Amino acid sequence: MTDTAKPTLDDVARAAGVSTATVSRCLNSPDQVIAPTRIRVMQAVEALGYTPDFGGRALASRRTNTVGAIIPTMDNAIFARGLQSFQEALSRFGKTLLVASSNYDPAREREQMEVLAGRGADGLLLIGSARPESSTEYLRRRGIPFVGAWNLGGEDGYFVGFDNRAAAARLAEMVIAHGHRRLAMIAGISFMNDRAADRTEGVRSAAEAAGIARADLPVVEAAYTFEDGARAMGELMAIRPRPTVVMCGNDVLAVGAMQKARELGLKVPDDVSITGFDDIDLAGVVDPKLTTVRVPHRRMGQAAADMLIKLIKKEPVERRIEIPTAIIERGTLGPPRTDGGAGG
Amino acid sequence: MTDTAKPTLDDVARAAGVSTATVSRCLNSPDQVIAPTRIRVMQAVEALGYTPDFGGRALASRRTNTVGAIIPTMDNAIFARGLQSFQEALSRFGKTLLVASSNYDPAREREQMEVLAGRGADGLLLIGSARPESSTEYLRRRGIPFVGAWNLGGEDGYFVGFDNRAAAARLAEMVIAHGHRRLAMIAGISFMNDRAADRTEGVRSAAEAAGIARADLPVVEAAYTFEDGARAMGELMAIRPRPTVVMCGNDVLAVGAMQKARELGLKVPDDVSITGFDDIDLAGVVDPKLTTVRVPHRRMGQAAADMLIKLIKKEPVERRIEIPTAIIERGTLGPPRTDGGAGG
DNA sequence: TTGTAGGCGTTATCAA
DNA sequence: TTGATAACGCCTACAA
Repeated sequence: MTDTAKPTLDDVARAAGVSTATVSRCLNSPDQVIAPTRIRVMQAVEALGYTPDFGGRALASRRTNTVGAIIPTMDNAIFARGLQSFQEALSRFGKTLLVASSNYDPAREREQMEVLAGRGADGLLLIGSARPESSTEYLRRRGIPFVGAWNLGGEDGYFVGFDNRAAAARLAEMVIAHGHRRLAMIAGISFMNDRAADRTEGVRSAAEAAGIARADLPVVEAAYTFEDGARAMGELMAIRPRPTVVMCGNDVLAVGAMQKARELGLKVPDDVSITGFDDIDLAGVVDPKLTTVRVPHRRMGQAAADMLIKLIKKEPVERRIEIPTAIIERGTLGPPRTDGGAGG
Repeated sequence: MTDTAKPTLDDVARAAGVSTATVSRCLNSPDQVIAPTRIRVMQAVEALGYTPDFGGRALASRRTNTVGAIIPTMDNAIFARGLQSFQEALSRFGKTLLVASSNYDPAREREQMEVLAGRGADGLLLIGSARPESSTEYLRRRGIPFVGAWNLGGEDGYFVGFDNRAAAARLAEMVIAHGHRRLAMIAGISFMNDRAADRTEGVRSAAEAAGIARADLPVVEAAYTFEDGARAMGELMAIRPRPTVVMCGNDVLAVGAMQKARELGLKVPDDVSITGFDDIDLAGVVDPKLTTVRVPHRRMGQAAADMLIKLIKKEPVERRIEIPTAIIERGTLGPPRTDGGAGG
């Protein structure tokens, strides 16, 4: 409750009886300042509750030690987990993370790019690779390096992720090996979301390879909530002959589907099998536990941080790092009913 | 791939053949600039890929239109939900949100306060009220207004939240009204977490009021994961005579407890009742659905934004806004077993 | 309506 | 080891 104004370097310098240069040095390279002076300065800093102004600092030093991340939504356990380790890795390098969200909207993503660029982000983490050329062009123009995560991208750019399509295909192959022929899918919204689109394509390709016509694989897109998953499940379960397995684009949709199945009086996996994708904690808590694809989020966040740091330092980097996924077999995938299902 | 350096106001001015002042005006108060000039300038902005530098801008204008939020963890659906609406409300006022996390560590929270203060946050959203005096003192010294959310705080300060203690007590009263006498609790970690502590106290006070000795109400603290909830449930279910109901500090712990109950072959609610707190989406998906306390996160985030904006504008504000909670009765709370339970 | 010029808080260069 | 002082990119009186 002393003086109310925000203290500046000048205030500290005056209080400590030194020049602003010395105060600055105390903060940035303390060993260049002799101990007694330094102690006096630090006491003044403490006493005044001084915190360096980021703007001034960035302006003068031309660096910010800041990296930004733009994720589709915070409302999603999956990105949260990956970001957490991304941030941890970053802070080991003394970098601060700024998080923004795009709401799955490319225009908003672009806005956030400008916000983060304006705030001096030295580099950016983006999710996936589906975005207008103009957005990436913008970053290149400003010389801001960026890495895409959660998938492996296309021709150019830097990526840390996994092959969503291949992983989904492998899971579908396993489903088919269980004897299923009447597959259905609850996909995430594929618009500007390469992860969702790739997973769907993976399932489709495996089905086609097994001689299942594309028209015989109903796909419903659903947003990222239990409710949407349940609603989609309702649609699919109305189809005759009923699908014997529903493959879901992510675990949240899968759990919503499980709930709907229960409501409909369908036993999982006896009456209908269900699979997920991501292996979030939730997958191990539902009953039966969810058969899904494990994505090592922490490892991905970590690797993304390493890659971005290297890009910022202009050190040599691999263009893409593939994180292996694994199919986790639990209880929701079984053989199809042999009675031919509920005929229509 | 033209020139690589980050364009400045000067570059734009030169490209458009005007002064920097005019460019600045185009960006900040376009109506002060005549149309032809403005168009020429905006084209130059576009062509160069110019984005104003936040540091320079903040320095010169002495405002940032930024507010910060420090939450315990991003790894928690509950804060994510509230933050989302906080952010939405903020952006309607043209403010940008900077999010930081403290990991439930007061020292780290303090660090983040300094980071956000340095970055020019005009105001701060904090969670709860349990923090060292020195932290709030720091903010006051810098003249940074802040509001606490998720609880109602103490003597002074501004808060948007609810009475965790009273809500937990009401739920406990309902539990007792169902006939339960052998209560147990899985509490969140109470260290520097007033929400967790208050909820525990609420249950305890209701139990005492019903003549249940404090010693007869076992409480196990557990961190915020399904696993921790399950582990705690294991401990509680080993007690003889076995508790007939386990009240949990949040829904995540409750779902972990449900899973453990299933593993132990205990039916919910026949063998043991379970209650949660928060009413996250998950609560409606488990089987049976979770009896819990609904907390209107979106409303809270919204109200917090309104309050903070007013504080920043130095408009008059109520010191605390209480958001009502509601008990949601679903399937996990039933009467206790009448056979006297599994005796020891 | 537009331009000129000073200053915001910090760092970094150069002397002392 | 320390101190002057000139940038850094932008905004905003004030002047034209």
